Amino acid sequence: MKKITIGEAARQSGVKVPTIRYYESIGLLAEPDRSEGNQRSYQQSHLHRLAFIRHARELGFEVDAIRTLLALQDDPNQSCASADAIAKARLIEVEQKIRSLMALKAELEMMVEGCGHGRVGQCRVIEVLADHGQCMHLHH
Amino acid sequence: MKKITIGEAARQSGVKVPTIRYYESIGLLAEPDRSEGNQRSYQQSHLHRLAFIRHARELGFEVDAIRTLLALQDDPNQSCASADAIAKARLIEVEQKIRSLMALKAELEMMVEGCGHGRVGQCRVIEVLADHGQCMHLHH
DNA sequence: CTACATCCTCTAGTGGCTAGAGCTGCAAGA
DNA sequence: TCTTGCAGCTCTAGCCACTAGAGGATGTAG
Repeated sequence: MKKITIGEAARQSGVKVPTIRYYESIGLLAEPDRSEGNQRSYQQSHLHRLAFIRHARELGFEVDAIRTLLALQDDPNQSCASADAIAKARLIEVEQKIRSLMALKAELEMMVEGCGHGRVGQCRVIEVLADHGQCMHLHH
Repeated sequence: MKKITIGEAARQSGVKVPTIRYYESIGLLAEPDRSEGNQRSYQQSHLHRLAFIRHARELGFEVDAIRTLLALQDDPNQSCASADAIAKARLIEVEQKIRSLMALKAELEMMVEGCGHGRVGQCRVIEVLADHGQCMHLHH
């Protein structure tokens, strides 16, 4: 079992070196053993953890949610109701965000299409920004 | 012309009092006159500015972009090419974000649907998080 | 043995606010 | 006129999830 340096862990997990140290500092990743020269030496389990964390972050889960999810993973006999609730909450967030971005997209498209590429005085982009009444009130 | 306090400006613009002061501190909103007692006293032009800024922030423009847009607004004879470019860049960002969130949504839905509401050991939510290979590779 | 990549800790910065402490100003009611 | 109490003021620090950089130690290949 050869030792895994932090750089190697970063390469294998896709999480950057300073980010790994950051995760350790906030208690998301367990402290690894150290070499004689005080360098971190990871084990396979750390790599699994890092993969889990990375995937969860990519899905937009907050660090606190990930902490809970990790705790759940460590105890397979627990009910998965909490995990389910966290994922559902995140799903609702994502759905809301999508709706809101679609509205933004529509508004931005109108601005861009309306731009006659002339002077700012007639520019629809500036105009719409200046006067909210001209936009569609879809969300804000 | 009665004086507009910062609180009144906040009420009329929908931008919170500390946020207005913050915008002043970063040079996004011009410093208003002060009363004898050193209190900010705004004019109509400040309210227009605030409305513009607020709308632009709601559309997700960054403060630096807004700075540029405001400068353009102040000079109606300039070409609106920059405004157009900023809006287009933002539109592309929004479109990418939407695509990415749709992929997340799909993945989250699979996780949530697969959850049998039993023990964590069989929970699809935890399982998928732990093993990225199980998800759809749509984006990350 | 030397060069050089990688590692270490520590502090500070990012963006766009938000919260709080501890003060002063001001208008309305008693 | 006095008091009450909200509103304003400045300044510092905190939020999230990192990221950047200084300044030094370690580890490895030639």
